Order: sequence, then structure tokens, then C-alpha cells
Amino acid sequence: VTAIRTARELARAELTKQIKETARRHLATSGAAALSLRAVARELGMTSSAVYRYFASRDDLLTVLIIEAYDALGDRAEQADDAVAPSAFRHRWHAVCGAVREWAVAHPHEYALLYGSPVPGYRAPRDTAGPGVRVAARLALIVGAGWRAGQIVPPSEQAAPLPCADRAEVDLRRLAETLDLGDVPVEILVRTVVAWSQMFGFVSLELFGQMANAINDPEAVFEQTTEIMARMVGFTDDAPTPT
Amino acid sequence: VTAIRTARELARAELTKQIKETARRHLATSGAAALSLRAVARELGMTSSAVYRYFASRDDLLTVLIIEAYDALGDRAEQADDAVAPSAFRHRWHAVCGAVREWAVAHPHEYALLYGSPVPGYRAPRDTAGPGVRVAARLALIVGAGWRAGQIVPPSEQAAPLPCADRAEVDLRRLAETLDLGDVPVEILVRTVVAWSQMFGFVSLELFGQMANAINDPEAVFEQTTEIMARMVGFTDDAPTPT
DNA sequence: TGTACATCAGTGAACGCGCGTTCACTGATGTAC
DNA sequence: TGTACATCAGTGAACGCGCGTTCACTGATGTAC
Repeated sequence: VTAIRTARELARAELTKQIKETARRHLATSGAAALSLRAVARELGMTSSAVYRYFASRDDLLTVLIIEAYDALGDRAEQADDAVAPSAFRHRWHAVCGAVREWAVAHPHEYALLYGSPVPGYRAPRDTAGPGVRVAARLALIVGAGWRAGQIVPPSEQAAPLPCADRAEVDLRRLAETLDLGDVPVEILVRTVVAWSQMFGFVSLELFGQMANAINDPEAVFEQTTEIMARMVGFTDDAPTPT
Repeated sequence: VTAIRTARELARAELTKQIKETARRHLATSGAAALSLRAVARELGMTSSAVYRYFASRDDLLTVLIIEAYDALGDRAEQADDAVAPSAFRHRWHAVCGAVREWAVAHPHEYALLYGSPVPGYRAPRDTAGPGVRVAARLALIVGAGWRAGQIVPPSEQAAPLPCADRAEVDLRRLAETLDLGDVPVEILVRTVVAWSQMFGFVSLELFGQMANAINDPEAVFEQTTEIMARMVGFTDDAPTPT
């Protein structure tokens, strides 16, 4: 919806979009490592050299695709969260996790681009850092808000301290400040990291084929693991859980 | 230590080993998608066509590397477990998880080959299924033995049922039979899946760069998350935890 | 122990393919007077 | 409104590279008599 004045600018915007779309589709069939500028150009009926009017290099195109994928995922996660009553924290947690898995299942190769093995020879520039952290930030936001609202109970097992407490605490406290979780107790911070890594772990294991022939209904099992994680983090509100 | 009779057989065994070693080293610098038969041959000072005396194709070589990596990881995990007193179940859980992460950190590209995004154009044959499940099988074994020994308490929250209970239960019960966990309650089966996916999730997020600039001492945080998972599964024995 | 033959590791050339990137160019679109 | 010039999208050829795989071959190693 940006103001485009001339026909040239319009054509440029349109073609940039088409190149990205085609590249995304190629990604979905061949994977990131096999993404080829020439193949994209070929499909669009233009010379490979013409693509260089739009992207300075293959890596540049990849970077844009990565950022847009992070943003697509981030949008979905945030929308899902925003659709839930702000005070239904456990419910919100489910919404975000469910949205992440849904998006991942719908865009497996884009998910792999973000959370799979790094593309050989490609180094992500700084620009990807911000979008890359949106899901984690939103999860942290829910935990922080829930804590402040008194809807998270600290774990009962405070008696038995965790191993490596001193070494881990440095990281966790710094993390808490970055994510605006200043007053959340460390016990809950670790649990948030646990839940975060569990969610992505499940989705990765599912999409990368480690559950083949073992779990037929991953969605159902994922729902359960999400609920267990929500309880482990300490969410107490008992708003109805989405199915 | 197999009986090798002729000089030919000895040379063949030796060269097969060298090809695999070189390929593994290339994997470690360039990633799986970039693994090239020609590059391997070049480094060994032989013609690319000569490699075909040892491996029928590039995919064949990849398959062998995958199986051997699964087995190397499986060996490490099982050795770590076997080094602990059999009845110290929580301790054993820590040993296996720690071994997995240690191996992964030491062999990041081999780990990526196993648990990262699938290599484009490569389809894993049946032979990888067995070795690929060794870590999960060992974790399940610990849970099963711990349960039978009465060292795992069922979760207290049985009152609040999990979502999707009926759909998930089918999968979980079948999984339990495959892994010889017949009498372990469903609540603990889900928790085992949670812990399993959390462990691999953490390692993947760490190795694939999602923790850069956020967690400086992943080992310490990993130790903590492992302990939390062990408690969540329900291990009750309080043998000292390894540092 | 020696010879004749079979096995098989390794060579070198070739096929056919694809890739990213550069560069001098044509010709259409935009702009300033 | 019309002309002169600048901008820039797209072309086509080329550079230099690497890849997996096949095939007819040489020559060393192994085996049977």
C-alpha cells in the first residue's frame, strides 16, 4: 500500500514479489541448499542476469526469504495470541504454540530454513536477528504478563535446587532483562526455556521425520505436550483449552 | 577385527575406511548437501570413478555415514548410561541426555545430518531406522525400568485430564508396546515424549544458532532443563546429580 | 613351484548437466527544460 | 506539448567452476590346476 508513482516502480515491485514467490515455491520442493537463481529466472521467463537488478546475489535473496519467513511465522503467532482474551494466559500459551506448529506443518521447507541445519556457505546477517526472535519474545511476554497478573504459581520444589544454579543464573537473568521479565523468578525462567525448546523440538522432530511410524496423530500429542509444558511453567488459570 | 585374508581385502577395508573418514571431515566443514564424491576422491589422490568401487553412489555413501553417525551417538549414550548404577534412574537419565548433547556439540554437522533438515533429494532407506531410534529406545528403557522399580511417581494432576486424550492415547499405547513399556501409565508416556523432544529441541536450537547472544553457557542451562524434565517424568531417586 | 586364467582396483576421458556472476549492449521509461 | 538526455530493466554471451556417473582400458592381485 506504499505510494507507487511510475509504471517502472510498479513493475519493479511486482517482479520483486514474483521472484520471491517463485523462490519460496522452489524452496518448498527442493530445499534451501538447492535454491538456484537461474531456476527462478527460468521459471519467470527472464534471463538469470536480469534477477541481479532485483537482488544483489543469491545470498541476498535467501536473506530476504528468511526474514519474510520469520515474519510470517511471527505474524501468525501474534495473531493467534491476540485472538485470545488477554488474561487467559494458559489459553494464550496454547494459541501461540499451536500457531507455530500449524505454520510449520503448512510450510515445512520454510520452517527448515529457519530452524533446521544452517545452509552451507551462508551466513545470516544481522537483519535476521530481530524477526528471528519474535516467537520467543511473545512466549516470554505471556509468561511475564501472567506472572505479574499472579496467574503463575512458582514451582513447589524450590527445596531441591537445580544443578549448575550459579552458572545458569547469569544467562537466565540477562535473558530476563532482554525480554522484559525482570521480576520473574529464575525457576520460572528456566521452565520457560524448557517449554520453548520443547515446542520447537517437537515440531522439528515431527517435520524432520523422526516420528515416522511412531506417532500417527502428532497434532494430538503436541496438544498434550503443550498442556504439560503450560502446567510446568505454572499457569493456573483454567480457561477452556482450545481443541 | 574381522578375519581378513588377502592383501586385496585389507586394502579394500582400509580404503573404505579412509573414504568414510574423509567424507565425514568434509561433512564437518561444508555440510551434508555439499558433500561431493569428487572432492573426497581428490583429497585421497584417486580418480572420482575409483570411489565407485567402494560405494555404488553418493547416496549410498551418505546412507553409510548416517547409519554410522546414529551408531556413534547410540554407543555414546548407552555407554554413558551403563557407567551409572542401574538403579539410579534419575542419574541415568542425566547421563544419557548429557552424552547426547556432548556428542552433538563435538560433531555438529553429523548431528545436523541426523536431526537437522533432510538433505534435498536424498531419501533415507530402511536401514537407518534401527540405529536412528537407539537414543529414544534407551531413554524409554530407563523410564520403563524406573517405573517397574517403583522409582517413578505418577503425576499428581491426574484430576485434570489432558486435551485430545483419546486421540493421543492410541499413539502412546502403541508406542509403549513398541518400546516395551506396556504397563507404564499414559500420563508418564506423554511426559517421556515431552522430555525426549525437549532434549533434542534444546540441542538443535543451540547448534543451529537460535541461542546466539542469548545463552552463553548452554551446558549449564541444559543441565537444568534436563533435571526439570527428569522431575517432570517423575523420577524420585535422589542419587547425586553429575556436574 | 609354476603357469593360465579370473578377479577386481584404479585410470582417464567423456557425457551432460547446472551453477553464480560479470559485462557490454539495446531499448523502453521517466524527467527537465 | 515537444524535444534531449538520463535512468534503468532486461538481453545474450561468456567465464570458470563443480558435479554424478559411465565406460573401455590397464595392470596388479588372487586362485585353480
